[in-house]
Amino acid sequence: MADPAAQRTAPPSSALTAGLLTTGPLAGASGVAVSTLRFYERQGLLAPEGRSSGGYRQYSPDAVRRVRFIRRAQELGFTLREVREVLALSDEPERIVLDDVADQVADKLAELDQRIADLRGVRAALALLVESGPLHPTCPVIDAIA
Amino acid sequence: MADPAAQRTAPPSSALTAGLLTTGPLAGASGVAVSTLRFYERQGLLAPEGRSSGGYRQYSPDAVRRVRFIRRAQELGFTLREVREVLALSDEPERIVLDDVADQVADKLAELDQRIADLRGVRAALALLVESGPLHPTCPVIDAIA
DNA sequence: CTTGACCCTGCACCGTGGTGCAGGGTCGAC
DNA sequence: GTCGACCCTGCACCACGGTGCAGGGTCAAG
Repeated sequence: MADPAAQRTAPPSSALTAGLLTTGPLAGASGVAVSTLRFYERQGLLAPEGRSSGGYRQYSPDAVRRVRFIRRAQELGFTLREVREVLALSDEPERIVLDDVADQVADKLAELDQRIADLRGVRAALALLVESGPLHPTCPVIDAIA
Repeated sequence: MADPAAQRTAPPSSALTAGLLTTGPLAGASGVAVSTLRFYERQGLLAPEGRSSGGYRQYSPDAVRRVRFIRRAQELGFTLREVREVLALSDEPERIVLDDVADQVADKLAELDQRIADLRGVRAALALLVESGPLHPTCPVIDAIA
């Protein structure tokens, strides 16, 4: 699979020493495993700028922000599929059909409102449980969730 | 596997016609698939009251509430493992060691606060996006999540 | 030009939360 | 006693979000 006949005689300013990152450094800087970066690539979430002559992935430093964004969005409850869609839009802003997006965003907004309200309900029940102390006869948590 | 020698000569008020439910009706009433009920049983979330002489699962009508509770808790972001723990406590309230529970609940409370705050941040960004209309130069959603 | 750290591909595997199917038994109505 | 609807078990499979490994190639320092 390798190509040892590549321009190894070229300038020593190897692509690997430029401002670009290979998988290891990117993984370290963004807090994920190397295998996860490759997984994200397979999922269409993250692509290297290019490859070195030997096939090493080369990422721009911006990739660190991108990976962190992915993780953050996941923590907030978005699926990788959703993250991919958002990133695709941000990658090609000229293709955004704004009315479509606005509709989708409005839906997501309603969904978020619902989730926030639900969580607040649970939160209130938990708080009540803590404050009311031991041996509270019924379980407000169960009631709140149900 | 069956036991045809069971008390088939017993009263015709078959257990299946009593106030109990078999899988199908329970699934219908609680909005999940029969296979999901069996899955929940394997996971220790839901057990039938007993079995008919022919091996049919028999659930009390309360099981409907229990299954709905499971689904609701999942929607709110709890894992089945967490749901199982809560249900186990509510099933045997006498075994609750309240100080332990209070600690766990306090942790969960902090977690919920964080999630609520995060979601509100995203919500605000989305709202800004919708209000600011098309062609907003930068993407507040990306910024808010990142 | 060798060495050791790093990277490549492909494939198998994991936990979570289910879903579907084959092959067979049970139920009550008729 | 026979029928169709329903239920049983066990096992395989699915999507999601990764993780780990074998077998091999690349990199730059020395």
